Amino acid sequence: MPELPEVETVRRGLAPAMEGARVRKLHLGRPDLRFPFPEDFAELIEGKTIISLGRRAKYLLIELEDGLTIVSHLGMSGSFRVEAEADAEGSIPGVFHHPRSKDGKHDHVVFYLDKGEERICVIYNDPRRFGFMHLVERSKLDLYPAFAELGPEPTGNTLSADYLASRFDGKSQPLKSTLLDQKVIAGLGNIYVCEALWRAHLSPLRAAGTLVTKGGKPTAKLVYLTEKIRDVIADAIAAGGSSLRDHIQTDGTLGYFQHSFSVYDQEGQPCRTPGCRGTVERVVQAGRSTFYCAACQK
DNA sequence: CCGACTACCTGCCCGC
DNA sequence: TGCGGGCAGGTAGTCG
Repeated sequence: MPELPEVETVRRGLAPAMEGARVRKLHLGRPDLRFPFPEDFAELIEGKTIISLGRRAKYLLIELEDGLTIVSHLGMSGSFRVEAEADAEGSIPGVFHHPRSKDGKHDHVVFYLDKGEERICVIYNDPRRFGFMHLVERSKLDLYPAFAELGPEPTGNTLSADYLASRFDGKSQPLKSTLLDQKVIAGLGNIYVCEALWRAHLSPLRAAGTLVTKGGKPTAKLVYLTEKIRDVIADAIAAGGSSLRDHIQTDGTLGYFQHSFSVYDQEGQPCRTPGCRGTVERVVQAGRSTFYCAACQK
C-alpha cells in the first residue's frame, strides 16, 4: 500500500505508541522478509528505548537511544498495527504471547513495548514480504545505499522546478517513468505519479526533456507540474491524517487518500477534469499500469 | 551510463 | 465450487 503519504500516515499513527517506549522483546516470526534480518537484529534492539519516529521517502525510521536506526520499508503489502498486550493478567512470566489478527500468519515482527505502566504490541504484517528492515548507525544513514542517491522529498520547499529541469534535461524517457525514479524525486509511487500528471494535464507518455527550455530552464508546464506534485502529496497526507484521527490502531489500509483517486484505477470512467469529455484509459509503461486521460493530458 | 525487463511473494478477482 | 490467469501501492539486480 505505501507511497510517501501512507508511510507518513503510519509514522504519525505509530509515534504516540512507540516514542519514549522501551523495547522489552522483539519477536521475529521468520528469519527474513525480502532480505534476511541483520545478524543479532533482535538482540541489538531489545532493551533500547525508542527516541523518535522519522521518515525518509517511503522509509520509516525508528530511532533508538544508542545511535542505531531501524530502517523499515513496507514494500507493497506491509502494514503496522498497535494492540494492547492481550495477556496482561494471565501471562506466564517470560513467555510472550503473540496477539494474532485474522491473518496473523503474516505477522512477521512484533515489538513488545513498555511505555510507563502500559504494555503495548506493535505488529508488522506483510503477506508478500516485499518489505524489509535494516539496522543502520544514525551517523551513517546518508551512506545507506538506498539513501545515498535519493532525490529530494516532494514536501516542504526542497523540490523546485529548477531542480526538476536539471534532471529532466535531455531525457527522452517518459514522464511517468522519470517521476517514479526515486533518484529524481523521493517518495512518489504509481498512484501519485498518475494523479500528479492528471492534475498537471500532462501526458505520462511525453518525454521528460520536453519540459525543459533550450537554456535548461523549466517550462511553464514544468513549473505547474512541480506545484501539482507538491499539492497531491500534501492533500494525500492531510487525508491520511484525518482518517487516522479517530483510530487508535495504525492500520496500513487507512487513508489511501480515501480511495478517491481521480485517474488511478479509474479505467473507463469519465475524466473528472472540468469541461473534459475524455475517458480514463489504462496503458502499460515499464511493466506497470498507467492511468490517464488522453483528451486533456498532453 | 541508461533504460528495459525480471524476480521476489501472496492474495484476490474474474472468467470459464 | 474449483482452477487458471492476470493483476496489485516497490525495489533491486541483470542484461543489452
